[in-house]
Amino acid sequence: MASTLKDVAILAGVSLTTASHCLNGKRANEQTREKVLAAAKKLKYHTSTIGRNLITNKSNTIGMYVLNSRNSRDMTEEITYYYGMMKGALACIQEHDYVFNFEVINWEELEEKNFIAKKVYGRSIDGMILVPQFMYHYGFLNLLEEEKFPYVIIDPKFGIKPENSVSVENFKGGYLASDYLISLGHKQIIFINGPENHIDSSTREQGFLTRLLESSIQYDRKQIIYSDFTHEGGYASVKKMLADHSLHPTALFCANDYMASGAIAALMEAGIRVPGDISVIGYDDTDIARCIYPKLTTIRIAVKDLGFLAAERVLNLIDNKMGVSHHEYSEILLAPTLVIRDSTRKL
Amino acid sequence: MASTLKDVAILAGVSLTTASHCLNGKRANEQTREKVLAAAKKLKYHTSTIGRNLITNKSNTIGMYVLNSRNSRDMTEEITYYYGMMKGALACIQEHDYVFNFEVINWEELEEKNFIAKKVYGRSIDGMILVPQFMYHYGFLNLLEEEKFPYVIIDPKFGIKPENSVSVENFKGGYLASDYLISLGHKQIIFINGPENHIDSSTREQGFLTRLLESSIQYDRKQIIYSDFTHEGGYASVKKMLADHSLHPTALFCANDYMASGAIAALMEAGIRVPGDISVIGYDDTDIARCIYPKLTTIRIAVKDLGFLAAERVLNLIDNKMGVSHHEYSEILLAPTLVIRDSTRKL
DNA sequence: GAAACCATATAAAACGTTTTACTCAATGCC
DNA sequence: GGCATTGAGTAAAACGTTTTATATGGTTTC
Repeated sequence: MASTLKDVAILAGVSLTTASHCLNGKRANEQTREKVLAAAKKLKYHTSTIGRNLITNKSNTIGMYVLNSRNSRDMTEEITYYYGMMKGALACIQEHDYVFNFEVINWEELEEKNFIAKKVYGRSIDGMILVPQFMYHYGFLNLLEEEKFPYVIIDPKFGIKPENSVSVENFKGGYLASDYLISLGHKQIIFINGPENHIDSSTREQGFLTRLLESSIQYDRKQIIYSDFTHEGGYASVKKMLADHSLHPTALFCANDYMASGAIAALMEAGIRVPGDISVIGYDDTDIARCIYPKLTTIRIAVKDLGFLAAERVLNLIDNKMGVSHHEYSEILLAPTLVIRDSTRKL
Repeated sequence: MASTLKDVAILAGVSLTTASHCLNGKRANEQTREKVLAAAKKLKYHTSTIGRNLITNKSNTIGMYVLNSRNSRDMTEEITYYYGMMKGALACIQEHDYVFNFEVINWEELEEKNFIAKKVYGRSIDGMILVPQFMYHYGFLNLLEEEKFPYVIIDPKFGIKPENSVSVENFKGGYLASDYLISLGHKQIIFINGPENHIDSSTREQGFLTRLLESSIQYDRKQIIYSDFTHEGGYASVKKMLADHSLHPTALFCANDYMASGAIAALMEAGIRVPGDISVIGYDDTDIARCIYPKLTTIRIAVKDLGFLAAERVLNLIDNKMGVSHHEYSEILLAPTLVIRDSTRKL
């Protein structure tokens, strides 16, 4: 049976209050403090988080929730991306002596199970980081706003207040990719994108197209192939592309590294050399990019920073709510960077 | 301000006790129940987990802790493996309406910060799943045993009680790999293993060697190259191997997929065809295996099942401790399986 | 018609902390 | 020496639940 503060107080021969003060570094005589500390050690006393949480009305816990869709099959593709983000958030949270509650949950269950309401009203977390994947409705935002609950959503969608948004400039990522390909002399570029309703797909596409327009490069809608962010999807897209003899691409831009790996596999199978015949550029800079041959040129997203900054922002929001300190907010927008490796070459 | 049970009771015009009973499906008149439920809905009442936890002396939370080493650099290689395990555990935990506390922590901090003691005595979790990576000392096990704290450790190490162990038959994995290579006619096999003190390395090695011995294949210690589970490590190992002209391998067994991907890159660079000249087999069946070209033959570990079973076991241990029910235990040992793809061929 | 039982409802205790308000003695100041 | 100030300590209230023991009124049983 774990010992309580009362046990410590009795053993040390002081009151509960004094014991509490000594352990929390509040006012106390040096002698009594030692007595109390000795007693605590002897009894292996550790503060009950539950008891403390109740009285302080804080759980010292941050929740991070990745929002899946039940319909979308279990994509291992999400792994690298979200694990990195999680580790970033975790690092920040541990630094601040908070506890981490990580979960992956379906949109459907989110509503059925009243997930958000339970977390908010159940007082089991002090703030939350939301990581949506698809552009569903954000009904739960009303609840969070109404309750002034500290939250951050990793999504640059219009309508989210800057203080609650931490995200990546997907526009810039798309822009960077096409800029680099154009600088290498490519004009015939196929864009293998993610699903049309995916959160990141459309903005990457806009950035990509904008840069093409700037160089007055003709671009046909059918040069964009919508896929599903998987290796197999990338593979199939290239097969489809090769079957269409009206297309003569010299470069491929894939909206993530998994699809790029699939694309490369399909090209190799068809005897097309990368980057000899066709250059390929990926997106995300996950492990895949380093591990395939040739090593993939890609757009890096600092997912770990993304997670870290999101956690930091949530902690700030909590501080502000508690009146501990006052932080000013602006929107956090991470710029992606170009990582040049071996899968692209000058025309 | 979130409403409390008291608010609900007042609005419904009943006592605190009655309100509690109604909400928890205990004895109650149907009319009063409706009144209470209506009041709860109107006030958006949700039970305070903290209040409940305090009185029930349960947190309904399971912790899962991946044990890193500060000395080992931040290996992204851990990602796929542990994220999968985590998702398995999470699935089981959510099914049972528990909360999930996931953290990655260094051995060093584990001791410095009294991590385990805080979790145990702080009563913030009801049970824990430990995922060590290296064979350090398991000093904390004493504490867990002494306090009869429900835990599971994902490690088949000798000395851990069967009820607390969930793990993979690494011996069998190594055995399977060499068995398959031998069946293809290979005799000259280089084994690129993980670090010597890594938890999984030595058992895989034993399995691998055992099978060779069964076929009376001569094996020299220098045919084992110890590396670090990274892509770069695998790459460097092959460079080293190629520099040693006394070696004439026809096959390579790599202790994980990352090293296999590095090995393949080095072979390709040297103009050696895979599997034409040298067959390569990996381990883990992570995303990498499917994404590289040629697709990697590998040993699959059902990491998700591993996590799920570990969580299930912890929940059982908690049940038993609480006297809710009685489960019998035996050691859980998952068998790895061989996944044949395109990186191996008959000699 | 008393005794026993039941369904329903409640008051009060309990969980382990922190914090507020208060006491008491010692010190410093004029 | 009187008065304010400080330091060290404590009792009691508070947080939001669940649970135990008890009360009330109504119904059944003999």
